[in-house]
Amino acid sequence: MENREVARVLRETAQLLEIDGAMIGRYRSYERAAELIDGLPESIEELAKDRKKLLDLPGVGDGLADHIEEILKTGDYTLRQKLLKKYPETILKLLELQSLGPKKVALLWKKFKAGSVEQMEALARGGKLRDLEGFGEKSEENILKAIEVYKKSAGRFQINVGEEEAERIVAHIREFGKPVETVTPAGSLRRGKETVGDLDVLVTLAHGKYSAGAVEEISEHILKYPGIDQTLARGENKVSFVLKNGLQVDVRILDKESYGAALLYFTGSKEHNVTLRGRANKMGLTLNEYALATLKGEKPVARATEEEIYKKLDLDYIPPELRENTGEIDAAAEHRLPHLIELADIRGDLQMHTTASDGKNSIEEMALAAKDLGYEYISLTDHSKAVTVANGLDEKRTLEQIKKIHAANAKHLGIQVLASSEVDVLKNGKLDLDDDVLAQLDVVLVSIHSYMNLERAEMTERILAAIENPYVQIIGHPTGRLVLHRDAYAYEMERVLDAAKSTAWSWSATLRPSGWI
DNA sequence: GCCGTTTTCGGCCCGACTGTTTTCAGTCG
Repeated sequence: MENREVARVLRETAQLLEIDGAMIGRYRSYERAAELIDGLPESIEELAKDRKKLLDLPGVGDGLADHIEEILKTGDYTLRQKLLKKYPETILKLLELQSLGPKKVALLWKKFKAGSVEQMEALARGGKLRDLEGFGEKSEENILKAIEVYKKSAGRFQINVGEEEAERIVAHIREFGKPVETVTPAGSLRRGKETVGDLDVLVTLAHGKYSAGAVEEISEHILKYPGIDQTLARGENKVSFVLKNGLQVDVRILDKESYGAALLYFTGSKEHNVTLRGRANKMGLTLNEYALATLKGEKPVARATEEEIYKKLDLDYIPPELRENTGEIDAAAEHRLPHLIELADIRGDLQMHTTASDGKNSIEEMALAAKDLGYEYISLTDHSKAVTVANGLDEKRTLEQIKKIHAANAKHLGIQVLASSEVDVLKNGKLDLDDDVLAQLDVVLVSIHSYMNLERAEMTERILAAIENPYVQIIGHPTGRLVLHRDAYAYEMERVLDAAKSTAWSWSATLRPSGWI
């Protein structure tokens, strides 16, 4: 069972418990366990084979260990099933609607037995909600708006979409000029996640220039941004709106003196921040978006930069990409944070296509572009013949391509071009090109492009068979997923990695092909 | 359900905003 599956069962249990009116701590335990397992680098299934290791996980005690074991064994969990006898599964979708939380969902269930988005829409349209305690006409309107957003957006966007939107919005806000000092995209975008659910943008005003009037004027300007579909909120220091493509944007406007605290807060992740606050509390401090301050007297200790806040918390600076509460805080305390790979660390690219198959550029164009990026080498991996839609190369064309690559290297382009191929792994694990051709390639990369829905066991055997071939050095796109569009194909990656280790080969021996300059 | 320089019970992050309320509960990030 995949980690995310186990996490999903636990998270849904937490949500159902909350709707059911459980004590705050109880459902939060489930919630925390779900987050933890979602972010675990190793397989929970493997880890759970040793109960001691399970109990070593923070926030997992005897109770949750039992529950996790049950989920792994049966694929479900008694408490979740019991709650689902009481509430329909569709009630969980209601929690995705903006302005509806567990308390209101519980009330609506109690009064109307409304447990789905469709039922909710009918009630709101019929004006049935406005007389409920805590509701009014406005709440009804908001629920209808939220249902519209829910229907329109599946929720998340690829990071590049978020990045492009953020660039435009930042440019728009900067146009305002003084007293705006900084405009910084934060949130999951800054953390470099694959997808973003919304955009968080932090705007700071020059210290001494912060006033209700200034914020008012800037909010006014921000809301003139042409891509806005609807405004969601406008408060003393915050504006929220939804873009026409469904992406939600939250802009917070604060005083420059709190820049570090604010950036830390709006970058998240939420779980990272929660743990930082816990740490602050233990040190007699409190952390919010304005400052790290003393618990008593609220005297600011640090606030201008993230660096000084981490320092006051006795932590090394944690780069945004690591702020997921998956052990980075302990690591920062013990000075053992990893060095993250930077663009400048990248020396080459081992998978790219040319016009020989479905690429857009020639061998030389690719080589020179890579050289401009500062690369030392590239490996040209045009498709093999099974991928007919991509004009894949057969044995004969592959041999011709190798010759062309060697000829390009002979021109001393200033970069090493490796002759390679993205060899298709056929359904039975056999490769799409003959071994005597593979033998002539500098690097052999193999990929799966067909029959992606095989059963787990069959897919595992297929990939294992492929890498048993002595010429194979790299598995291309090893998960096969397309972010937000297609899930990874199912196979036992650990077994494949073990096999890869045992058939390992030496880079130093291989990266000296005939065309080395 | 978990956990301990607030310790074996009592609390579980914290502040802004909204809409409904005349002082606050619920939601959100």
